[in-house]
Amino acid sequence: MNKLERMENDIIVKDFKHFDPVHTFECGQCFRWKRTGDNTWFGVVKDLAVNLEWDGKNLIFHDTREEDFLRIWYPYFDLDRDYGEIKSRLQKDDPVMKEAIAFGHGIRLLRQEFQETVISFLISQNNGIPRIRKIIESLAQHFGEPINCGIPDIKTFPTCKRLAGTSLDELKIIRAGYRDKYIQKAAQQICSGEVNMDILKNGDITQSRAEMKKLFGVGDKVADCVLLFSGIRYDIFPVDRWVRRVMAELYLGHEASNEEVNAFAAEKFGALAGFAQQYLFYYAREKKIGM
DNA sequence: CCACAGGACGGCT
DNA sequence: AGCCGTCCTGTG
Repeated sequence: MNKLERMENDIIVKDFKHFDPVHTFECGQCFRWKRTGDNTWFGVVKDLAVNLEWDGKNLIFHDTREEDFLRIWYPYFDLDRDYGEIKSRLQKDDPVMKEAIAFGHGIRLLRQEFQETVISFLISQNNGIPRIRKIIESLAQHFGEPINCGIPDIKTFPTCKRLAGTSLDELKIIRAGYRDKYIQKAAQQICSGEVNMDILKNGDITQSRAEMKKLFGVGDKVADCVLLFSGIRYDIFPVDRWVRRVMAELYLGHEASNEEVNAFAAEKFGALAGFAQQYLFYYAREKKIGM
């Protein structure tokens, strides 16, 4: 575990390795972090909002109580995982991965709230990141609960209970388009307990995916993103256009189906497939590989 | 006007 | 099992 230090109302993670907010917040896993300055970021997680400061070495959580740090931020930032170990295993005998890791060395997989991740990635389909962020912000503004953090109009991500009781007509306001019926129905399904969390965690990948795909609007891609980005399982390799491109160009040497890419990743990266996917995805997108 | 964006559904073969 | 038209909205 990293060294923690308290400074007045702040909590500082000292000499924090394997982290860079640019990498972690812009690798496509989350949508609610906003850069507020050269070294500062603002984010909302569960019922908390925080101003973060990153000086290149230390991560400062401003105005944060220790109990909130332990309850929310410690798990969220995946602080008890040894990324050094993961990186060295992934890049052993793999020059491609070595370069991708050097490029996105500050990526960590955030452990995000399950319901929020489902709704967020339903919204993500057929959409670019700026619009996803806009819709999610609107969703929070209209249906979330206010957070008492000194800044006006900061809202929680709405619960599925709230969304389940929202009419399609009301949902139109967020301009999610045809996805609003997915949001409503999936929220209702989650509330009625249709998804067995034990299968998501402990089934094999196929069972786990099938369980996710009970939710209306969830296909392979969204299923995999939710499983990985809410910290349910890490042996999962979400495949989208970018990942297909980077795998074709850097590993396979030919265009491949999603199934082929998944099979290759499972064989090559195994239990660490999710981490591999994030390094490769970020590398591919920032370097515009295959474009 | 059209193509397409970090997909999925539903109906068809 | 695989293919394909369709779906909202915004941007180029």
